[in-house]
Amino acid sequence: MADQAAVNDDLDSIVPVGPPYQTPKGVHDILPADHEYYTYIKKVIRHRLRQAGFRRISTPIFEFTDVFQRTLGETTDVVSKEMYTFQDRKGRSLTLRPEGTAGVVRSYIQNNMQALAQPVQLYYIEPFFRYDRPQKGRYRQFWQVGVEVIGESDPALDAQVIQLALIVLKDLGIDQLFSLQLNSIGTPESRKKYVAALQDYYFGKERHLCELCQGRLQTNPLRLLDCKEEDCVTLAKLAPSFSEYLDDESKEFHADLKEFLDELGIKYVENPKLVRGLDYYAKTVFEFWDTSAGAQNAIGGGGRYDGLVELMGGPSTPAVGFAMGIERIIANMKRAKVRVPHKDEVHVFVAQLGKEAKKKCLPLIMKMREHGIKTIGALGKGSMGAQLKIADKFGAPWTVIMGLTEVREGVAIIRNMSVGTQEKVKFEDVLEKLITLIGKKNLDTYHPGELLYG
RNA sequence: GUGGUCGUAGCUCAACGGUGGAGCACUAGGUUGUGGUCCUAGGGGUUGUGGGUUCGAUCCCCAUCGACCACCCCA
Repeated sequence: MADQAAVNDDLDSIVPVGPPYQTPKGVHDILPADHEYYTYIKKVIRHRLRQAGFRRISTPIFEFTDVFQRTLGETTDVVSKEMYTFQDRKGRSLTLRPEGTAGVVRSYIQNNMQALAQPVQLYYIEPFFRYDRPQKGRYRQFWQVGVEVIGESDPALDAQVIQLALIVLKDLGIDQLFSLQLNSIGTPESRKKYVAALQDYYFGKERHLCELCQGRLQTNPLRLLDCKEEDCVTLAKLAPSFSEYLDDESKEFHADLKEFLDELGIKYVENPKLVRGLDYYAKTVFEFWDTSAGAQNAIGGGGRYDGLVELMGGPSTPAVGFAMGIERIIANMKRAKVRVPHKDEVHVFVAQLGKEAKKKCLPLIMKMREHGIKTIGALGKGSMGAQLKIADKFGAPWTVIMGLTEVREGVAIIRNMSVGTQEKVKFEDVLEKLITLIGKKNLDTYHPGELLYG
């Protein structure tokens, strides 16, 4: 007894505050109810991207830190404060991926995808990790769907990528909630010139800037332009405009893109202040903004990253892509009251009393499932009342009831749970009867046999 | 990373510094082969956690964990 107490004391000393175990800050379980959203969203994405000739890729959840560090930009928020970086047992620095593009580009180079037909069109549906203060729609582990088109430079590809994002949003019933924000940030060279001009302009005016912007002047001068502090706004109004520095090629590219978007009937908002948080973007950048209630929350975004493949050691290769946050998609579907089919709901509950009935029910249940009837059987003990109660909780629209009487008569009872009526059906007709009641199109059928051998 | 709001039963929420309650949910019975409706009864809580102030703390103070909001940023 004394030993037991000692053990408990030890346990007390190692258990952290709070309940014994709970998820760390900013991460959560995806429970069955939400998985119906994930499943449906994945289904839409797979279909739409397959139609467009995209193939799915998964890269590792962690990479060498370098994959992200230099490519996303040392001074970006993501790299400077949001990465989960750790050392493995041999002291190598690894990082949980905070975004998808860098890993895909690494894979493109490592697997010699430049040898494939270009452009290479890839998509992914994967979890990502950022150490940030959580909020609704902002978590430390989150899922993104992303697409990358690598190996060709043409504004028509940018237009297609944007269109794909919109089709997916439309299929999910939430395209109307967002506005497409569009901008061109030019080539790295023209941006460099512009940044220098901006810094020039702000030189000597630092003390008029808010504290935040004083830091931005060094790290990310483009952000100075959309600060909301009054003095910063005033200064930004007189600052040199990027259009003066935008190179001709980027200008032409952007004009073509807009023409293509018009042709596709895609509406966009030209937003000269749109800047993305990662350094690898060039020319086209875009985001989908939730504009309700003055919010500027993005559900997704992307752009062109022509220099990234080369930066990562591959041949000079143009590319464009986008990513959307699945948790944010789900939140918006709920906000818009968009329901997803409840594929998990069972069709039939099988209740039985007695061993003989159970013997008859087991093969019947198997046969029902083979035919696509989602079936749960009460195979344990329990009174008829208890079993029906369970059937009710599962929300099964039909219950098959078998007792000794039915076994003797060679019948089963099929009960309509919503109305409360029931009928006796010959045992060998039960399956057919249920299929009729449920409706062929509602069956959850699975057809093996697509495999090819040899 | 900065500022703020909040944390009470499984869920949604009450309770002036003075014995922690309600609705829903759950369990059992009314109903020995019939659920969901109805009636009756019942079980449930170290008030997130750890300290402090107080005769006494769900309430006041500090710390910590978590959720959310505004920044920031983006998914």
